[in-house]
Amino acid sequence: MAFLLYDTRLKQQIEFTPTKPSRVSIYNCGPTVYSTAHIGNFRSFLFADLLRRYFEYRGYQVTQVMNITDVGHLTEDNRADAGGEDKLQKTARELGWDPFKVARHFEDGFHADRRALGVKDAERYPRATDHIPEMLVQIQQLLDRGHAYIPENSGEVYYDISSFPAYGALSGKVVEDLEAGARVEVNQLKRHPADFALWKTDAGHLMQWDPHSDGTWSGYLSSSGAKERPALDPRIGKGFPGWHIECSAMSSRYLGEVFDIHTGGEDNIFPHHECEVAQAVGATGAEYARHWMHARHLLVNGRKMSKSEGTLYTLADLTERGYSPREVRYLLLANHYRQPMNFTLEGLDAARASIARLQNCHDLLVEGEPAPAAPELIEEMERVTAALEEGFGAALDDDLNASAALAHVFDFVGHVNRLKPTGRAATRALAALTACDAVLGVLRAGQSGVIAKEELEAQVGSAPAPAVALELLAAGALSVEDLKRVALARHAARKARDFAAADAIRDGLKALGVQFEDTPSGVRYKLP
RNA sequence: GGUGCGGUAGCCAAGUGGUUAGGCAAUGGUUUGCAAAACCAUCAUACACGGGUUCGAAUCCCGUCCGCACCUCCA
Repeated sequence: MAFLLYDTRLKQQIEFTPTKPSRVSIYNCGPTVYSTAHIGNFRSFLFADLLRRYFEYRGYQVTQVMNITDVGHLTEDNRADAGGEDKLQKTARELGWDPFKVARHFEDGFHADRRALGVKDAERYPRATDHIPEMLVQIQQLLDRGHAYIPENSGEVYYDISSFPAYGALSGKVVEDLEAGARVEVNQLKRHPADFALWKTDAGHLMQWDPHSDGTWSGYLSSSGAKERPALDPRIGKGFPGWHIECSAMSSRYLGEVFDIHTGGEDNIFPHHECEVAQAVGATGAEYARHWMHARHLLVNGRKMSKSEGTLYTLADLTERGYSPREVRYLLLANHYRQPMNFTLEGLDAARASIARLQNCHDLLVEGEPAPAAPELIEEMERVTAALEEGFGAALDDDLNASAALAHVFDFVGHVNRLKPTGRAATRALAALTACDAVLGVLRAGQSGVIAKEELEAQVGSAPAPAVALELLAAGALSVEDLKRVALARHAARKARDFAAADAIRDGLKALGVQFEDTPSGVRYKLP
């Protein structure tokens, strides 16, 4: 089954064919580490994670690179506009920190949140500040090939968009229209208002590199592995890279001049990705990213996220409200990445209930009776399981239709709950569900179990008194042994029809987040 | 102003010409000492509004209203 993806550039779904069989190379636009990432950022990163996991599900070997932007994000003209300083520098000033400290701090925070959300590790997370030489090399290539110019005595380098007729092809923008829309003061150094900076100078900037010093180039290896340092135009001054050059330089470095898929948020389409294409194709003549995929922004409470309305949630904001990262993951993942999604706290509540239904089905399969299933049950489960595998895969093949994929999973869950498979049928069903969760990443193992009725019956004579069980609960942390003693105490109380004591024990467990369910085969516990 | 995307039952959300998407919530029932989980049933002949095309429209066309995005830092 082929993967149909919506390509931003072609504005249509196309059938994906990898450059190399069974291998796929992906570049994701990553975070600018000047503040804590919010759920809007994470929608985009979860989309990238879904794409990665989908390819792995389909048996591809994935090479994924996500950049960490830690320098160079500023507005159009930082000298004319007081609010237009580098975002890193602005935070550094506000916190009284070194900008590199700011970058590492928020980069660490990004990775912590990302892991909490179950976003798998990419192969690389290159930082812009670690790749200044690569950027300078590409800037020099652009100068050599007539795509860039250095305004007299400026030390700066600008991209000459008139030299690249395809500029605008990705985003569908027309250069003449851009000029009319420009609101900011036109930088007099530029030949055309829409030309953009590759290298900037600013004496006030705290992060600067001298292109001609040995320090800047220490440790640099060219793509051929040589230590050679290319001849650089001496007019390029001490400064810092422009906003877009890092991505074209780093993607080429780690994925090659041509790679399969480039992703980002929809706001990246223009100007960021448009400029990347101009840079990469201008520098090498190669095609660059073969496909572009962009996630739509999310809304909160039906409106654009807003700091003043308190809807610019970070993951920490939500965990403080009692929501778990996997609930956030589920909600952000359960919508089609290319549809606008509306994020609400009510949605998180619904996500919690949905996950519980999936988790419960999963756990019941894990705990399933070993008794062999009847042939007709095996046959029926085989049919249902095959339908899941077929439907789930087909939904994802269709431009990562996660909502449709989930519908197939829930159909399957309904069948499993009705059929109650055991033995081989259960094993087969569990394997299929687990395979789906390799993509979804919302289930957990080992958080539930059954204390068998036989075991409780056998030891009921030596059961602790209810008060002893309550003491154990009051002490907090419970081992599995503790849990068994508590279950035994409650079992004895129930048997003696002392339901008040039994319920007190259950309430005490609930306070610790542990749930007890009485089933015909014994006590089922669910850990928090 | 230009360009693009979207508005689907109480909520979230698939579906792009003809057969119940799915989840959550709510209500009733089965089960349970009571719960929980699960199952059954109802809410649901829903598709922003007004026209049009068609044997047939949530789906195509025209218009209107609303939301979002890019054009300007943003995932």
